[in-house]
Amino acid sequence: MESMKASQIFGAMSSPIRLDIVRLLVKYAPDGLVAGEVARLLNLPSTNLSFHLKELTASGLVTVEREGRYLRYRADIDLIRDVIGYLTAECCQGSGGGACFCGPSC
Amino acid sequence: MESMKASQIFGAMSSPIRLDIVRLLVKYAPDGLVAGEVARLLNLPSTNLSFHLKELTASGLVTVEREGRYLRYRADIDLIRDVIGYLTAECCQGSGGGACFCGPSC
DNA sequence: GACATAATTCAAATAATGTTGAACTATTGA
DNA sequence: TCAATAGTTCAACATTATTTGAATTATGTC
Repeated sequence: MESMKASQIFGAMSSPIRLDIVRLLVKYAPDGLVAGEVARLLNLPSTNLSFHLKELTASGLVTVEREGRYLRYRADIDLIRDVIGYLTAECCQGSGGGACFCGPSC
Repeated sequence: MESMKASQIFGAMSSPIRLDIVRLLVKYAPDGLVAGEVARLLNLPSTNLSFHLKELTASGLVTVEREGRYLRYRADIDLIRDVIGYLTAECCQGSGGGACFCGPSC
């Protein structure tokens, strides 16, 4: 994971709408949801949803697969784990094997 | 943690420069660094660093405290933990007590 | 093939973000 | 008080992101 990629992933979650989409797809992992279900559950216009789903798939945070006439979207759980690791790995200069993000505070 | 706040925090990390700053402050937690040290370590013009530090403090991800003529910046480790929790809490509809983000994959 | 449904792409308007140099404020020390 | 240092704020500009409705592509059904 490098800085550019990681910031793109965080950018993907920097709009409330996209963050809601990601959280919904995390919730429905590992099966995911088709676009129409996302639109209905979040009450979004399909054209705007499409725009945000494209942003999310471009970042890699979400994958897409055709299922007949539907498109199924899934959160990439491993990538989310990776980017969290990128953010927290060097905490307190790596002392205690990442203790800062396992203990109660830093 | 609500959607607006969480997306603001992710937005704070959506630029490569700001993500580098946050990672640096996570690395130097809990003491943090003064602005000049950040500027030197990341090789940034002070005026641009100021802009990004302001974004980061506005999101709450970073705190600031005056120390004589210096300003010391620190990463808010607890807030980072909170926002990660917000993202991952409902994974797989909460089955297995968040197992998806503790096991090898989802 | 014709039609309905699912979803995207396009274009245009609007809004938000990032960068830079110059000017400014706060603090320390002679 | 004066000069030096640390850091911010301002204004201008350039770039990028967001939203919307209309048009388009893809698939399944009759």
